[in-house]
Amino acid sequence: MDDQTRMLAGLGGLSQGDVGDPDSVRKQLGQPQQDIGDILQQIMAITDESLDEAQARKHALNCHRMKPALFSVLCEIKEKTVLSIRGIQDEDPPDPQIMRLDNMLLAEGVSGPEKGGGSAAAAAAAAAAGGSPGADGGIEHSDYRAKLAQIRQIYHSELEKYEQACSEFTNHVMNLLREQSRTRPISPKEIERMVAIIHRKFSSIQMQLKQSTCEAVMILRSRFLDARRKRRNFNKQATEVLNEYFYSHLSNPYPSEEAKEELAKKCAITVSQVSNWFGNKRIRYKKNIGKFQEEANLYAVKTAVDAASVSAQASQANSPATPTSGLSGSYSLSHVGDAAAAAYLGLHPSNLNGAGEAVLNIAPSLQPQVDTLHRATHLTAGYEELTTSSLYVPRRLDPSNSWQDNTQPCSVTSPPGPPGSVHSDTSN
DNA sequence: GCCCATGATTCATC
DNA sequence: GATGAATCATGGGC
Repeated sequence: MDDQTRMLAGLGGLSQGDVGDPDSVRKQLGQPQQDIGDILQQIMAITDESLDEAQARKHALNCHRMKPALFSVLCEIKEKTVLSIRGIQDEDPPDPQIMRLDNMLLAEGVSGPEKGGGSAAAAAAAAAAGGSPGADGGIEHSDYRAKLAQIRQIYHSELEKYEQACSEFTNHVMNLLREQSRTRPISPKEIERMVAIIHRKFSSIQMQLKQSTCEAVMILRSRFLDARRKRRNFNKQATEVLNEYFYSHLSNPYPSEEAKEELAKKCAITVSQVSNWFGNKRIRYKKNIGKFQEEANLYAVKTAVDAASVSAQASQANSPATPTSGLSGSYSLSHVGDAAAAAYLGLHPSNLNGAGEAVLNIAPSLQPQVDTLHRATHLTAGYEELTTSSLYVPRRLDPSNSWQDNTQPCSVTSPPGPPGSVHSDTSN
């Protein structure tokens, strides 16, 4: 027996418009068979109506004596349909995209147990950004962590909202289906399936949330990682300080750790930046000494003038020159570098002839300064010290182009360290 | 937009 | 780990 025939037999025929009216149904029960399509349409029309509107009709239908028969037939049909649909839609494999997003959020410390606001990722970013654990690195680190924590918070708050909405909607639909199951055949399995569909829908929304969170983290990371490539020129004063040190220790431009720290402090940069600067400077100076000649002379003159000034003051006070620690005019006589004296004399390691005699090579632009220096230093006892003592012991780049020297790195202001101490200045 | 200066990074070497 | 050398990437002058 086919389904339509069975339903027809079960219902005994219900005319259009009578399904909701028991009297009409009763009247028409004995009538010839009706068009089954019309009957089904009626039933479907009821389910399409709002709950309130259809309440009376549903009640009538539920009370109909033939209802159980109709219901069982519908259930049978439904079961067949559901089985075929289930075969198609169920058992979705886990979405690889979601898995990727989940893994990433977990790795970044956004999802999963809190790792100090994603400290691992933050540390990685900070390490990449800093190089040294200087103040800048610290700031970037905390900044990164704060922003990551913010992302994490937003993510969890949104996730919670979605879950809540999902739960509410699921409950609502389940209640609705249970209610409707009194009128039309809805099996618990079907309800389960509907719940699964809802969950799938919400999980796709969740995926969007995860995606945008990942994007936010990526943007944050790239911003902090790119920061290491950001270059800001040091300010003029910082460059001057570094250059002064470099040219006043030209024979051995390897500042000690202490010197680096002091330079860093004075230039308001990190020790790493000081190291970078000296690394670059040494290389570039060596590569093109000629180009840096004028700059070397300028800084040497400056240093020498400062030194002479200090010396003059010391002489006038009839007391020994006292090293000071300022930056301009700060170097003690012991640090009036070789380059200073050399520059005053127009000396550069490359300007010494074979006999070690000075070959004057003062840039014309520097002549007035040198003249001034000359006059000034002649008035002082320091000049004699500066020009006649062994203050300037020319060092030169050896044939292998390295700073061949028996000297050791200098400190910025401190007197020469004990012999053999690494990074102490004995060049002067 | 090109070019140069320069701070930062990477990699090899010691 | 410090350094040299090469290289990258950006800022700034033109």
